[in-house]
Amino acid sequence: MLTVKNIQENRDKFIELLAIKNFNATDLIDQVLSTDQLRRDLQKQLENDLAELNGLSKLIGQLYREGKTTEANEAKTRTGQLKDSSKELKEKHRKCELELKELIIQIPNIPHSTVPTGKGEEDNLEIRKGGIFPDPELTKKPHWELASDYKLIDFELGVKLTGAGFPVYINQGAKLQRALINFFLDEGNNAGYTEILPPIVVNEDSGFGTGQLPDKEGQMYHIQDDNLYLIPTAEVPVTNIYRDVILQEDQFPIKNIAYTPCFRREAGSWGSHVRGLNRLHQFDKVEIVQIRRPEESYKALEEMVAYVESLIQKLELPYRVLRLCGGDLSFTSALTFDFEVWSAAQKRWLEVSSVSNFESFQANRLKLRYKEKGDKQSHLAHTLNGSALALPRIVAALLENNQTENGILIPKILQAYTGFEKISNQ
RNA sequence: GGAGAAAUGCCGGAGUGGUUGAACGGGGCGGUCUCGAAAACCGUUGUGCCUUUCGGGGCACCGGGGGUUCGAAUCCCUCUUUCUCCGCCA
Repeated sequence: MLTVKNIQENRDKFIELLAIKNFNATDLIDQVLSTDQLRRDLQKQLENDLAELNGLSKLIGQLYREGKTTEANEAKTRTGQLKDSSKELKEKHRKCELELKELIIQIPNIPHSTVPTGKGEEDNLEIRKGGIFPDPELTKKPHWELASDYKLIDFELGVKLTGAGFPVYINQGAKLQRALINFFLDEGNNAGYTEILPPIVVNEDSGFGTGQLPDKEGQMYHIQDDNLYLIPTAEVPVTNIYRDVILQEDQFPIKNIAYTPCFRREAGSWGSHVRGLNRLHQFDKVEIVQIRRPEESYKALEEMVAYVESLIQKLELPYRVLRLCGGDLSFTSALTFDFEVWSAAQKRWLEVSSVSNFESFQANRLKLRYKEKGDKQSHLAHTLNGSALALPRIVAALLENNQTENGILIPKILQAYTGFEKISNQ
């Protein structure tokens, strides 16, 4: 969601940039501008009425005190008229504001000028590749077979307890989850992120603030009785900490890290690509969130990309970094880098992290602002976030890429966390 | 879950129908004094929107929403949250 002022000042530029997202914004933007003009006209009329009404009310009070009842009552006939007209104007104004808001929230975030054009994921730009790719002859079993061979994950048991997409992790499989979570959190702490353990159920305002609502309504689990949502990512509660907040300059930079389970309905997904750990309804993820001054946000994005890359390198996984094209960029993002790890047995890339700068898009919905010292006016801050990292596909790649004849090797850095160097059937 | 009390500015806390956007105290900021600091004293200190001849002018906001009234922080309804007591409980 953008501010009208921004849209007004940058109409042509925004239309041009939104075309990168394959979004034709001309009509919508012109509607926004005309609706805003109407809104301002209505507000002018309304405030004139209210100003007169306020003045008369003061006068009436004075007249009563002076005992001039007749004059007071005369004035009341005028206030009666004003009340009627202002009531009508207020209603029109309210409707107009609502309409304006509904128009504005249909406009996706303006993409950054470096976003490549493209239709879908096939047009994403690979900017880097790293790590050592395993010998395909030695890494043939997909992770769901390994998970079953070594009794790490029971997918059928999850179906019994809940349904498809809710796996049960067992023994070394469970320990591996816990090890990864702790590893990711420790790394984040070392990199200056403050650890947060937020609620995993949020209200409607929070869903709106980060842009999941109303756009992705159907992707979240909704608890009808209490009108609450299961979070699809820690981004939602952690970013909403700063909803309706005016930050002081000495609070920057804000860097938070949080582990949470994540819940996604993934309505409409099916097929072999979602097998095993590839796509789940419940999964674990560690998320990093930053809140920055606008002039620093792209530097922060770079820093976050480097940080996520370092995690994957420490896990010794082959990976690549993509700059998402306009067609694959989310509604809310201005610039996103995706990280994918190579899944040896499936012979495909698996997305394990998405690092984005939302610029002021979320901040505008959240009313997240900051004030410089001696500054009279507040400004919208920039929000960024990234997975660091999502567990299931990391586990899939670890299992597949590190399989040997007599067990699955645990990367060195993780051994201190797991307490074992190898997964095997003792 | 039951009974009662409360929600005011950065914080504490007044204010029960008419110059109250809000007393008073604290904190912050600026200044005087000082070599410097403290103390003291003086000044200043919310957000959003509309408008402007850029000096200003106007509107809204005292937990949220609605109502009564010429006029509401103040009265009424409703929701939410917090506190106290009782019950239950990881």
